[in-house]
Amino acid sequence: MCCKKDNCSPSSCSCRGGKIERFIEPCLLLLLKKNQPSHGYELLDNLNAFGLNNDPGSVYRTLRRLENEQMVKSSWDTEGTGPAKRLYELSPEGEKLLADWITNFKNTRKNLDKFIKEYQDLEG
Amino acid sequence: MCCKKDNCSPSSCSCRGGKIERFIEPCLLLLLKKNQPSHGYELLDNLNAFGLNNDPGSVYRTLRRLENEQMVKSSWDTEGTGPAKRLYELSPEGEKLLADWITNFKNTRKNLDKFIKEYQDLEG
DNA sequence: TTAATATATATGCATAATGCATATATAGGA
DNA sequence: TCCTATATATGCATTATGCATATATATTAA
Repeated sequence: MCCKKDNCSPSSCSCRGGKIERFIEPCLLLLLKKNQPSHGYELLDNLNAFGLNNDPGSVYRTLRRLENEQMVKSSWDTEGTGPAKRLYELSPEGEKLLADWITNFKNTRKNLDKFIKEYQDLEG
Repeated sequence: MCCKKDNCSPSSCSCRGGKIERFIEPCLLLLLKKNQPSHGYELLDNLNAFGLNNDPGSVYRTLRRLENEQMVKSSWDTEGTGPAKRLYELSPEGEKLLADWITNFKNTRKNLDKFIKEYQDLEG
């Protein structure tokens, strides 16, 4: 479900519905857990799989915030071709944070199931 | 999972994780579908079942916005005891909006399942 | 050689959502 | 008369989001 800019008002557009707050955070954490170390530009590509926009700004800002909160740590990779990459890896706190997200997601899924079921019971 | 104000920073607190954006909107729509007409104060009570905060401000503001968007319509009930109630009912557009939320929720649930599974596959 | 493109990181800005506090008014009960 | 419950509403600070833009490096095509 996608958003044509014209007929999409932020208040009623169904394309906005169902999104999970700050979803980019657990996605980045999981991607790092799967493949460490990694850098922003690479992570950006892999975020597509989670249905997130291709927004470099959000990725880099979130990674910097997570580092500020000691959930990840970074180092510069000046080797290889092209501009330098900032390599990220998970900290133990970051692992814990991801685990908390999973716990919350299981709960969210339960609530979604309940919500959908209540609706379907009405519709018959 | 809940929020003790002291140790809860908005950026890392796990109690914030897993919430669905603008979730109050479909909750109000579903509550109205189940019981029409209804008013803000009554809806406020019933929102507890969906795990939402007891925040009158959010409820009244959301209802006014939904009316502005023609998703619900209201009328004053000056009968009975106490202050007047603003009674809300769903419009056809509101019914449609709720149906769209449900569609999106089914998709969200699928994505959540996938995310959780990917995590668990890593953990073994 | 120069121009365009891909890679890589970063900031700025406007809008919207959220949580919390507060204001206002009506009616019933102690 | 004062407190409480009912009922609606606004104000404010912080945060999230999407989009645009800036900057720099290296490769490729003209």
